[in-house]
Amino acid sequence: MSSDTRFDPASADARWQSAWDTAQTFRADSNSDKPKSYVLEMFPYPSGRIHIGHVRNYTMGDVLARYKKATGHEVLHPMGWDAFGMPAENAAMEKGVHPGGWTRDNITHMKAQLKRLGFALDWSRELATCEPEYYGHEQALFIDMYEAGLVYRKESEVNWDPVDQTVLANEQVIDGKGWRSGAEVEKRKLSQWFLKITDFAEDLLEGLGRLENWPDKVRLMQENWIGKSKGLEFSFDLSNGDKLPVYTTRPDTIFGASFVAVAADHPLAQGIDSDDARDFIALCKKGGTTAAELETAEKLGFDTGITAKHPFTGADLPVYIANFVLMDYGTGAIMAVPGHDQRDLEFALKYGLKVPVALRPFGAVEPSEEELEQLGGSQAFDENPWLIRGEYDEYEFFKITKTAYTRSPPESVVNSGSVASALRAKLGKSIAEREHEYLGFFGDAKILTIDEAKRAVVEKIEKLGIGQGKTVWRLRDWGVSRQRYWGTPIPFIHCETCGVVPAPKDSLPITLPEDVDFQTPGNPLLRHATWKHVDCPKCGGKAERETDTLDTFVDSSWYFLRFASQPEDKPFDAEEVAKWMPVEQYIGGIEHAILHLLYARFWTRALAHMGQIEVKEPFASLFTQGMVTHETYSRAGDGRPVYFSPDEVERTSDGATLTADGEPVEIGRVIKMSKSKKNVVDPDTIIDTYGADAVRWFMLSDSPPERDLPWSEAGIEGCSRFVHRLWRLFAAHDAGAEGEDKALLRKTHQTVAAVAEDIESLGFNKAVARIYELTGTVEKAAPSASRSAAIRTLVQLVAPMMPHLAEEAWAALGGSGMVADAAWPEVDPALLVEDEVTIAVQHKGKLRDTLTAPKGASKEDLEAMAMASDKVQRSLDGAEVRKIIVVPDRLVNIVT
RNA sequence: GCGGGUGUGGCGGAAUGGUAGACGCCGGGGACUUAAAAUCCCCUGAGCUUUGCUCGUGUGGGUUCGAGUCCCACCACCCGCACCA
Repeated sequence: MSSDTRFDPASADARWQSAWDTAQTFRADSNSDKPKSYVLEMFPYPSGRIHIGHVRNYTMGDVLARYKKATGHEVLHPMGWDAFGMPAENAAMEKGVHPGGWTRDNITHMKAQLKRLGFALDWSRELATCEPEYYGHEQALFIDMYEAGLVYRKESEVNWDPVDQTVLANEQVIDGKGWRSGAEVEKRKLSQWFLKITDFAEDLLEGLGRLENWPDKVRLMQENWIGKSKGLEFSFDLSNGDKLPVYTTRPDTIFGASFVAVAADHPLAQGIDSDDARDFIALCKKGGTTAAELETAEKLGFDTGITAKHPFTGADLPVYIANFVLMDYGTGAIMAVPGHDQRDLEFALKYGLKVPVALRPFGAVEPSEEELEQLGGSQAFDENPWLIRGEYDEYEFFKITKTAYTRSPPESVVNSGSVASALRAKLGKSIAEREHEYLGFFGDAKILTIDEAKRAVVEKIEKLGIGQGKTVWRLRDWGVSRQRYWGTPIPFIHCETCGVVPAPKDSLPITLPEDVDFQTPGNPLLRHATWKHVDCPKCGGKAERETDTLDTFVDSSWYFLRFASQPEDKPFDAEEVAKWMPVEQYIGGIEHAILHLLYARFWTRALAHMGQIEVKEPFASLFTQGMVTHETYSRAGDGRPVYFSPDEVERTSDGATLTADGEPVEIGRVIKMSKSKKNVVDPDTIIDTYGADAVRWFMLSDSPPERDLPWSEAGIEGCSRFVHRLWRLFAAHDAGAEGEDKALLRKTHQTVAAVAEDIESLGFNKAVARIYELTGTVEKAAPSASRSAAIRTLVQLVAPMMPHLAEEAWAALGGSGMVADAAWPEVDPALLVEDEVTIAVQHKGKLRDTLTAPKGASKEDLEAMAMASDKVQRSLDGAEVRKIIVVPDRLVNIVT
């Protein structure tokens, strides 16, 4: 190997990529008797170009896949395309192209981009969800689920854009207007398809507890999304003779109910025959749904004049229509307890309703005049003001009154912050477990915990026969209908005589018609001349196809099964699936923490429920990687700043200038790459400049993989330098060198063990640091057999990260076959331990000296060595030694 | 509002309760060169009265021989959810 040849990424990358292709190096063999490892990254949407986030995601998976292969696993590492979806239709409308052509062109381009990065993918299993070979099987699965009772149709409200003649997702409605047309969005009721994910709510929730290798954050997000809450449903007797069921999670506060409120959509509200009521309901519907609007939305109500009888006190409570009550949670009606619920309180204050207090923490006392004064006086609490003193501090006072009196609360209240945790610490009890004094409900002030009181109230209601304890879920069934062309056609037929009939399985796939145009608004399937007209499979009469297509989240809910096996005649082969599933390591962005991951978990469970597969959880381990970020460059413009892309800008040590005019630009915060801020870098350009290995190395360096990675020109330059530095080191390999360098041998073995550990725990940044360290050590070492061995080992260590460089070096160094097929270097456990250790010597807890001692030296020896140190003696300065702590092989601490 | 996370040099970040700042980037100095690029070597937390000493991991306490790490309180920032009764 000649040391004057520079490593040339452009030629090496292409050469080895084609060598892997030819040798089918990364083809997964399900019949192999090696242990199986399924490594999967979330497949991309073929938007047109790979972005740097994909590069980071797939590089991580690739390192793991290559490492697994080296450690004796049969690895399945596939890639595909989540190819249905809106952008293709948008492109069709804007550019007059066909969504299919657009998508397939994008796939071709992006596949070439991925290939340039040298990913160890089994391309023989490539799939695209927009092809009938994929979505036809999805249609079959959908029919199976229909037959298993997991699919149903229901009238449901959608956002309808009257100009584009289409249904909009919530995110596409901006300020009540369609994002594309700008037309006022209407609410329409359409009959839509739903999947019964709620049947699995309990199981999906419970399963989270066993997903130990999922980030806690994701598990929590799913838990909140599923939103299990236990409470009470009971009915009020109304003054008009009807009964009104309400739901509450705080039955213990029932004694504090002072009014009843129903949603604007509630039948009771709809049934009121008055113009004022209708006006009010219309007003409620107009309100925006964005977070900011809700934040500031005023509580509004309409008094129906109806009253509800309190089941215990017999009091007549006014019934309001209220804008803050949701129809689709619980029963759409609530008992309002302003003394213990902030929203109810705001409402009560606005409409002058009573604020009875049902409970107070045991030990509470009424505030003095002076204290009330201090808090800005009391109106709402005239009836039942109180304050907690002593060990409870101001906690409950703060809690109950924070809305009414935030103008000048005492400092202790302002600074109390996490009062709940403070209390827990003080009392050793959670809020629910604390004792409360129930005011009146149980006759004389009775002291119970919240849980006890809840149980007592539920029991009483059940005894009265007007309600029962009930669990309510936030999770809704999954609406999968999309009134769009570019998706999987829902395989059903509407027949006037037979109703809704599934398409016969042998008629699948029901393919999308190609001859469609997007110049007319609306779903092309609806107005297609022939496609939708079919004979009813049951009676043979005239019938029409369903023109809705499936939500694209359906496509991504089972693609991992199709990767594991790809029979032509069925969605998957259960035996093959059993060999590979579950996915050992799934890697993707946090943005899929809820929907995609929950739907995939549901779909897998549903298939298991139907007996089609064994596995219930699709992803054994989940890793959510951070984003790639970049600083922004801008200048003040008219109103809005003008942004410049990194390649328009010259970065200097103390600032940045625009290349075009040499004038400075402002360097902004390091944020997620986005087109609008122009802080993007194009993978193709950087691969052209630096080669795939440098780009891959950058993706793994520095930032821990779960955190954001700031892209920088200097950073990629550094990576590129290292690629060439390694090459020079590899070129300096001397096969004939002799002699042993024990220290270097040790370092080599230690590094192999550490890098393995780091890769297995996905701590790539640490593995990278280890490799730098070993590289530095080897460079400095004198020629020896050990050094040559270290160089060969280094080639293997970097092989998962810089596969092209590694292959090139492996070949040059005379390695047999390809390094991609080589086994991970063996570690000699005896070489992992040092025979000499550095001992820290502390006095008064501070480091005074370090000394070198043989490993395993006795406490007495270490103590003696420490005391013999000049530096230690100087620090001691004759003080009396009271105690000496010796931690073997680590440190000596002298206490005076 | 509820839930979660994170705070360590100029920057990205290391550190089973045991030598804080590994490794990389930036920066400084030097070597090689006619020169540049490339490469190599050295320095690089702050301060000081510089063989060395003091301070230093968001702030204030605590436990410990010893705390970035454990406990308590606080502050700041980031993320998710959100009129879910």
